[in-house]
Amino acid sequence: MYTTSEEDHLKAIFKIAEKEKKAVSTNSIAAFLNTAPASVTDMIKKLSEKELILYQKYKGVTLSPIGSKIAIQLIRKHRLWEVFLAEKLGFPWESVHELAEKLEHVDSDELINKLEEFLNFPKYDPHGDPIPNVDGKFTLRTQWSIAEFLPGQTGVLIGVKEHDKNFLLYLNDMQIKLGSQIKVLHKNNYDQSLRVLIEGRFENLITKNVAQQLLVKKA
Amino acid sequence: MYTTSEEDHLKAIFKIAEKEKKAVSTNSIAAFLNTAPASVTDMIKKLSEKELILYQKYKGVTLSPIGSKIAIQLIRKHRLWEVFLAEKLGFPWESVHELAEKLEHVDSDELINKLEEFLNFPKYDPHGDPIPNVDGKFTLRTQWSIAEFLPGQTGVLIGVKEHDKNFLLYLNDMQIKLGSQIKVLHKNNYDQSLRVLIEGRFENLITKNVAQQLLVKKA
DNA sequence: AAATATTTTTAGAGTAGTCTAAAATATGTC
DNA sequence: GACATATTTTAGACTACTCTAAAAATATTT
Repeated sequence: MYTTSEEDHLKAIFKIAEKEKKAVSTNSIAAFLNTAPASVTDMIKKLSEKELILYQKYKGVTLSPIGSKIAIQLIRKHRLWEVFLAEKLGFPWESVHELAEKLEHVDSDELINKLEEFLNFPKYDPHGDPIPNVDGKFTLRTQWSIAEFLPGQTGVLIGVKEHDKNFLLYLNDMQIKLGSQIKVLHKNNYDQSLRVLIEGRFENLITKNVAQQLLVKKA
Repeated sequence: MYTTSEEDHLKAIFKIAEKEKKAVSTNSIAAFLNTAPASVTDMIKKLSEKELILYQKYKGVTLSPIGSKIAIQLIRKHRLWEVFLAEKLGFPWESVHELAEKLEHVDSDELINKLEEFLNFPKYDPHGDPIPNVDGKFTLRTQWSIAEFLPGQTGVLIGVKEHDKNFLLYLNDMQIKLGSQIKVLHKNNYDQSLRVLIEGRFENLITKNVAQQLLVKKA
C-alpha cells in the first residue's frame, strides 16, 4: 500500500507531533530519520498529494486523519512485533526495536491481528509503551517518573521514556527491568540525584536525568 | 546486505536449477519472477559482478557457491516463517507462502535462528518441503508419489509437489492434509486416475496429475 | 547451410528515493 | 523594521530497478 519510506515519514511526523504541539518542521523530520532536509521536502510533497498530511510551504506539516491512522497502525505493528521478539524469541529489550523496524513494514492486517491474538492481546510493549488496539485506541494508565518520588516511597517500573540502547544496557547493569521495585532512599538537594534500592537488594545512585526516564506506578 | 530483488533472483535461479540440470536461462527466470527478460539481464549482470552467479552472455547462469548459500538461507527463512504462520498463528497452508515471501527478506540471522529454536527445529514446512538447517543442510527422506502406489496400498501424505493455492484448496475440500492416510482403491487403466479412500472415510477420484503431486510415505 | 524462429541483450526511458549546492523564505535581534 | 541567521525549497544529479522496442546472437527447420 505505502512504501517503507512513506511509512517512516508518517511515523516520524506522528512521533515528533506527540511531543511538540505545533506543526512538524522539515528539519525535525530530517533529524529524526537521519536524512537530508531536501529529501524530506520531496517526500512531504508526495504525502501531501496523497492527502496523508496537511502541508503549507515553509510552515511545516500535520497528519491528516488518514495519515494519523496509518502512523498509529505502524506503531501497533512495531510494538506487537517487539512483544513477540522479547517474549517468544527471548530478545533483550535493548535489541527488539531494530528488528521491529523491519518487521513493521510487512504489509498484512491479518498477520498483525493474528499475531496480537497469539500474544494474548498485550497492552504494553517491552519498554512499557502502550500498544494501540485494532481501532487505534491506546490503553493509558497513571504513571509518575521516579524523580517525582520522595525518599521512602517505592515504585514499580512500568516503562522507560528513553529508548536508547546504551541507556537500556545501563539499566540492565543495575538490575533494573520492567516490574522492578525501586525504593527512593535519598534525594540529593544539590543535583536531584537519587539513591535508590532495586528489588530490596541493589543500591545505586542515579542522576536526575536517569530518574526522569524511569516511569513507575506506586508500589 | 542484498536487495529484495537480488534475493528474489538468486532464489529463482536456485529453484529453476533444482529441476533442470543445465544453466538457467534468462527467459525462465523472467517467467518465474513475472518480469521482463531485459530486467533479468540487468540483474544478472549485477549478480555476476558480485560473483554470486556465473554468467556467460547468451549461455544462461549458474549459482556460485556464495550465491547458492544465499539462496538456501532464503529458503530456510521462507520455510521457517511458513511454519510459524501455520503452527503458531493458525494460517492455513494455502496462505502461508505469500506472507513468507515478505518476511523472508527481513535481514537478521539471529532472528531466524531464534525463530527456529522457538519452533523446535522443524525439519519440514507446512507443504512438506525440507527446511535447511543453519549450515544449509536439507533433511531428506524416502518418498513416493501416490501415483506409484498399487490398488490396496496405503500412504500417509508427507508433502505436495504443487503449491498452487487452488490446488491446496482443492485438497482441503477432499479432507486431504499432511498426515492424511490415503488408500488406493482402484487404478483406471485408461487414464491412470485413482479412486482413493481418505482417512478411511472419504472416497474420491483423483486424476493422474493430482496423484503425482501427492508425496507419501508407506503407511 | 540458408531461412526462419526464438532467445537474449542493448538502448533508451520512466519511477522512486536519495543527495549536494544554491536560491528563496522565514525568524530573531538590535 | 532592517539585517544577519536559520530554515526550507528548488534545481540538478545519482543509484536502483523496471519497462518497451529494436538489435544481436543462437537455435531450429527444411
